[in-house]
Amino acid sequence: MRITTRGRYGLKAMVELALAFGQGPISLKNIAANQEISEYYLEQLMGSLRKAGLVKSARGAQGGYELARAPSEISSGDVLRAVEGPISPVECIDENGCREPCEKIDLCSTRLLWLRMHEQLNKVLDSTTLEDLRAEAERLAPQS
Amino acid sequence: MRITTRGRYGLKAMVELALAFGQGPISLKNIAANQEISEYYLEQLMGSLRKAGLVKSARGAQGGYELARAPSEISSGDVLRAVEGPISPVECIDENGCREPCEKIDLCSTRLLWLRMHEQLNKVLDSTTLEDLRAEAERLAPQS
DNA sequence: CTTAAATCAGAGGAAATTAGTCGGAATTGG
DNA sequence: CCAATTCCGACTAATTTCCTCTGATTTAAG
Repeated sequence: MRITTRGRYGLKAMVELALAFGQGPISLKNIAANQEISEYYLEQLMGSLRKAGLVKSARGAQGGYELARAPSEISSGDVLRAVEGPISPVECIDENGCREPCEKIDLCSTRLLWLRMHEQLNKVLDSTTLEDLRAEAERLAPQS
Repeated sequence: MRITTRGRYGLKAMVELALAFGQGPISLKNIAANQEISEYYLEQLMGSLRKAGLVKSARGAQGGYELARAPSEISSGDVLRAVEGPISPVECIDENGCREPCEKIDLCSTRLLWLRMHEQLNKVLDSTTLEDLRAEAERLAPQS
């Protein structure tokens, strides 16, 4: 029941971009160095984030990435889902309800628990925005 | 961010035992057949549940497993933690707070999110008991 | 125009985790 | 005794995760 490095690295990178929002693009190299993440690996993650429409990229010299919209308009759920796929405790419950229903779905009493977990989890993910995390970062390391 | 088969199978087995609570031990073979789980694999899981003090076992002929206490006194968190280990979105946050703090813990702004997830997740796990799931099972398949 | 700095795309591979199997020892009711 | 059952630990196969690499494309700056 763990978020993988994709989610952890992806979110850290996005907080980094949130801190620099409005100041033009930041290169992969910079983000990777700041967060001590493999540059090649982060490249993959940024690809997912771009395809999900969460970041804009600028190619070529002086290029890089920047948030596609304000930090307050991007939830941590948006980010995690983009890099990790649906955040759900079991396969048969995802954002769309039930993608591949188990055969005995009507007889699956444990489903009750999975639904509760899914609901609470996504409530947190959708209500915590990059702005919240950016503010937290500034609180922890003032005017850096 | 998924519960593995250990958690899914383990919980299903425990609901099975909850349905038969007070009627003497049930054999691994029976549980495995009912839930369509590998007998050998389930054997491992029952071992974890026994070591966690959630089930009592009886060896020899006519032996088997039964809940160590009433279904209302066993939470789904007890079960999942016994078979899956700590239920936490990231390694640095578990039941004991912070086992292996990341170096930059004071600068880890994403920790805010992980804490919120951890809190809500465990709130659900601790408040949903085997009695809740047993009742759900009866509701779905009356007097079977 | 050339060049260096970047992103983009996708293949591939090592390591870790998960899922499942198995053989044999120990225990116990009939 | 015997058959049914749990107990224990090792082992293997499959899957997933994590990361690396190569080459192509784009673009700002000199």
